[in-house]
Amino acid sequence: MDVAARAGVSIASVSRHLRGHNVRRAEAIDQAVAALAYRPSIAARSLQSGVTRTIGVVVPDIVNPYFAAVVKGAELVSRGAAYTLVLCNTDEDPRREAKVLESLDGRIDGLLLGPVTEHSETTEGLRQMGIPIVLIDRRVGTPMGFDCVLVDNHGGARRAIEYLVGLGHRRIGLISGPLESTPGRERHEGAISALKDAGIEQEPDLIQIGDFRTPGGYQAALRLLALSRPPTAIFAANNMMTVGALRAFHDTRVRVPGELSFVGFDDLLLGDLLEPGLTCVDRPTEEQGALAMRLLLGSLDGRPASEPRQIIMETTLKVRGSCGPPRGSGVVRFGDGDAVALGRR
Amino acid sequence: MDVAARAGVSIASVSRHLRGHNVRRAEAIDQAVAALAYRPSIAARSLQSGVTRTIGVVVPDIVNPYFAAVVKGAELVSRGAAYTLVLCNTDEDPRREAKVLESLDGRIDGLLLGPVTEHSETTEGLRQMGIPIVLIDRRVGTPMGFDCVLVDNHGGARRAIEYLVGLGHRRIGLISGPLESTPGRERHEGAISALKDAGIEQEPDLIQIGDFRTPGGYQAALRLLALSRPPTAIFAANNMMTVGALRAFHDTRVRVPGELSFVGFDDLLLGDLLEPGLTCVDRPTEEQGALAMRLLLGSLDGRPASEPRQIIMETTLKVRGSCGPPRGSGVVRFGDGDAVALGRR
DNA sequence: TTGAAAGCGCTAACAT
DNA sequence: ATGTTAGCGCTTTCAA
Repeated sequence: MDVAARAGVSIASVSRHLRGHNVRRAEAIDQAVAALAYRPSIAARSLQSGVTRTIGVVVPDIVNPYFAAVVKGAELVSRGAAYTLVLCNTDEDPRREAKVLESLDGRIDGLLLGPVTEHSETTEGLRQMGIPIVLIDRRVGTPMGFDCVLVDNHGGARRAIEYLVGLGHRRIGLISGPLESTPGRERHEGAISALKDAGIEQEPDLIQIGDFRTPGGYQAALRLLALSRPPTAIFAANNMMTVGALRAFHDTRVRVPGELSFVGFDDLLLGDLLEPGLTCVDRPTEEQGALAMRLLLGSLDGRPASEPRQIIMETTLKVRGSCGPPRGSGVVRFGDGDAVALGRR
Repeated sequence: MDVAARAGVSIASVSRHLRGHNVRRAEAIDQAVAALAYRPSIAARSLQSGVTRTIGVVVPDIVNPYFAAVVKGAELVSRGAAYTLVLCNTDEDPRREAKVLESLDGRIDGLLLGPVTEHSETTEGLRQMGIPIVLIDRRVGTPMGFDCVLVDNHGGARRAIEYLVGLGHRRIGLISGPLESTPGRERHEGAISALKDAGIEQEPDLIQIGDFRTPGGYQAALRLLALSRPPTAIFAANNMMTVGALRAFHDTRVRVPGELSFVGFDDLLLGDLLEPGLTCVDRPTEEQGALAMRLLLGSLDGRPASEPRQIIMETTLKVRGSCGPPRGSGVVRFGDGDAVALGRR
């Protein structure tokens, strides 16, 4: 270590000074450090200490504004703590996820993960990493296996369906996400159970399983619209599929909410500026990421929690203009929000 | 190294086998590796080799869909190469940027950077990192200092203004970005020069400098609309400020394009679904990230290029419905796109 | 091909 | 408070 020589001390003293211990020739060391633009080697430090002061953040889709917001929230919280964040994208692909996690193994001290599926294959791998892990948005493995921050998917989807039913809809098309994923499954189940409670027997044709991506949502919406008896309302289980569905409505010139009502899960950046405004199930985003990071930092710097914590955040139904009574229901809309029943003819 | 003992060979042989050299007891080693779930230590390897096989990706705003797309493009390209990506966010804040770069120093072999400002203070710091660097979207330091991937900001802004002028606008409000940033400055200059070429002397009131963020765009639009003689058209220099401006139009109930025409720089996820559709200067996004990453990987794995390369990608004006002739210009719109001159009264 | 051994840069225990 | 030294886990000479 050249710095030591230049400051006229041993390398141990330099190390000590840099770590904050009291040292006699502190100034000389500082000078030498400055003169030589010395930077401690992360690798050597990490090899010696066994820690990396790095946190992995792995999400299924970085272009999805929801995950972008989650990442931002997490990042904001991590600012204070002296950790570097490593962000990775799995593209909603389980194999990608496996690869990414493998490449991260050994590089990170903690992991914030939005798992692609609930399949438990990964679970063992996750445990083997031997580091604190907080799951975001999606569970994995057995219930309560890891800390996780979720939202009330079931309740959110239920509320959306109940709202549509309340408006008079009976034929409600579902654009669900992959049933192997937590939000896909829970939102689907929430919707189905709300339908059942309303005494509606859901036709299989009205159920479309998408992939949480925009093209999938587009195709699913098209299939729904092409039915011999198309739905009077559609619920899409996430934001990207909502974009696809809206685009399908646009391309097929379906009037919303005149001919078709629509509710999405997750708000969009311009959801309020669309005409009509997007009615959707809204949920905290940055807050979810922030909370997850706080949990992780807790297990990282303090002692790990005795048992996995599970946090479920609430959703709210944000009513804007994309829903109305079903066409031909004998209920007609006047103006922008008032619905007046005229009675059946 | 336990693996060596279990396979009955020396640690050197294990290392050799893992690195692909020919070894006699290869199978035994493989077995031992599998049995012990052995993973080479990144830190030790990095300490020994001096490389990290990690690439830093630093962007000013990860929630900005433009940068999200750039990151995605870069990530896609990096898949094949055995590099881990470290993504960091600087929040359009020069101090944050300095911190982030410092924390990355020593951890990465290459850097993809979207600089916050053009100030050259950072330039020296960047050089001192001693690693290949590719700049995205923004320059820094002296021209041609680093490899960079840009778009034709000047030309894009110019085309937007020319389009508005062609429609008959003379009072065009500008919502520009920070003039210290490359896109902020270049787009501003492009707009101003187009105005000048059209023989329009731009009033200072009609120039609002924003910060590339949504709230800034909102405020700027409000100020423009509050002018005693408000503009008949507005050009916003990026996507986030466009969102803010659109929201301002919505809140103040300004009819677009009836009372006000609007062009943005950068498309938005729902730009085509807005009513009217967003007319904007569009540019490649994922491609920019992909190209930048290819450049970086080139200097990383191959020999670095002899001199900095500068790639400037083209923009296109995407005409949708948010522009029309100025109100009171004696030009009236019929239907959805036809403009018919009636002559002045 | 193989094993022994040096050393990457740092920290921590030990001795002073 | 300070210097000496061992060793973190790996790769890579150097001999054999």
